[in-house]
Amino acid sequence: MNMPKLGMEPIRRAALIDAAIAEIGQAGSLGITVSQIARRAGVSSGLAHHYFGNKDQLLLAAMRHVMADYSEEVRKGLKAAGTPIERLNAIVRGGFALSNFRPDTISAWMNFYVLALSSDEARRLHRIYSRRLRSNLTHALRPMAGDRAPEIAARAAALIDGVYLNVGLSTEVPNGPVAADSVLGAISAELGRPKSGRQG
Amino acid sequence: MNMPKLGMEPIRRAALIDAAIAEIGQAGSLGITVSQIARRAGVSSGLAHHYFGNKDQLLLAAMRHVMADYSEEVRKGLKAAGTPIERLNAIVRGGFALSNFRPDTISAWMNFYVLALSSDEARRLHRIYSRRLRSNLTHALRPMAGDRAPEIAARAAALIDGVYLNVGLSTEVPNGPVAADSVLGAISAELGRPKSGRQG
DNA sequence: TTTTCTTGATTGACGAGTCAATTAAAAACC
DNA sequence: GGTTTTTAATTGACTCGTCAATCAAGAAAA
Repeated sequence: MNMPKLGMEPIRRAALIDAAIAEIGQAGSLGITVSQIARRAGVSSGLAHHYFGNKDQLLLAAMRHVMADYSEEVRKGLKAAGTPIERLNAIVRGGFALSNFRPDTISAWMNFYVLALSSDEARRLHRIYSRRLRSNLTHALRPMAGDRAPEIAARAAALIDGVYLNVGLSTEVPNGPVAADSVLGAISAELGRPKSGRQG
Repeated sequence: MNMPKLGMEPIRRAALIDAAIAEIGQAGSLGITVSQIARRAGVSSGLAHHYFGNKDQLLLAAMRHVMADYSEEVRKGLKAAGTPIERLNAIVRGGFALSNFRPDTISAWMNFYVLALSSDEARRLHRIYSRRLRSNLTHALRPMAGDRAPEIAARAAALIDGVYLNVGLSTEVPNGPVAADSVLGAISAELGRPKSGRQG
């Protein structure tokens, strides 16, 4: 039944993190048990503790993973972007890319937001995400918006979070491109007339 | 020590609801105990169960109360509003009025959003809030935005939620008027040039 | 034989909800 | 006006389940 192969640690860690995200998404809260997560990952609860120490660490690892996926998506898009407008598109569309825009992932994000209210480490992680998003947006907007870039970037960041929230709470199937267009439309309105919304 | 007066029910209910909101705000999560809430309200845990049946009902009552406060604030502003622009101002500023914009209240809102992911009744309540906000905004925007009113209203609603989120997670002292101006600024940008942001 | 991986039983704490008992106001009765 | 009964308010101890975390032990690789 049990087959101890070597080098299982990274595999188990990844499986447990994925399972945690899925469980949070399904339950809609962090009030899930380590045993549930472990069962979904196909291991015992003891093993989860063995690798992560405690429940909080496992949850935080899941949060880091979700953030890493998001960052990766944005970085990928940014690398291929030349003009400021393309950079803007990359940032917004990256956030609404399929991988970060499934119901499970959105629910996980929402729960992590709230976790940041009570956990220092979660707050730290959220800060990193929040700062980077704003910084990316500000840079991309600078050539078009000048001094107004930080202000518009802050608003755009809030709008992204808000759209996330609404999609997470809606029963409709999430549609990333539509959501991204909505945000991009709002930004282009702030910039004055010049339309920037193109579909890629 | 104990002094059974008659007609205590409404007083106790209100005290327990206030205590629940304060505890949620302080803990930053719904993982608080009925005993904690009861203690803060100055009664025993048994009494909380006596009046509310169970923890969920108490939490939902707190959610309803928070929503009622918000609705009241908006209704008050709307009553005094004549022009569409005044209506818009009232809706946005009402949401960011002092009573709904204290750290405790914001935390409670955030937790209730997430609760709506797992509780049918909470989802129902959130829906009501969400629909009303969008409907109010759409009506106010109709004369200025015509067909685009629903679209702009949806975006504005998402932005309001996003700003709430950011303020809730920030360590800075919440500043309602500034937040409201930010949202109103974004709306007026969507409407084209005509500036609408006035301070009241 | 040492290390890595793994389990499942166990422990210990904690918390929601119940319940019997107590107090005092109010109402009913004489 | 006084006595009895009912009803509202209130407590805190108790039950019962749950769950995070620990631990001893086993099974396979190295």
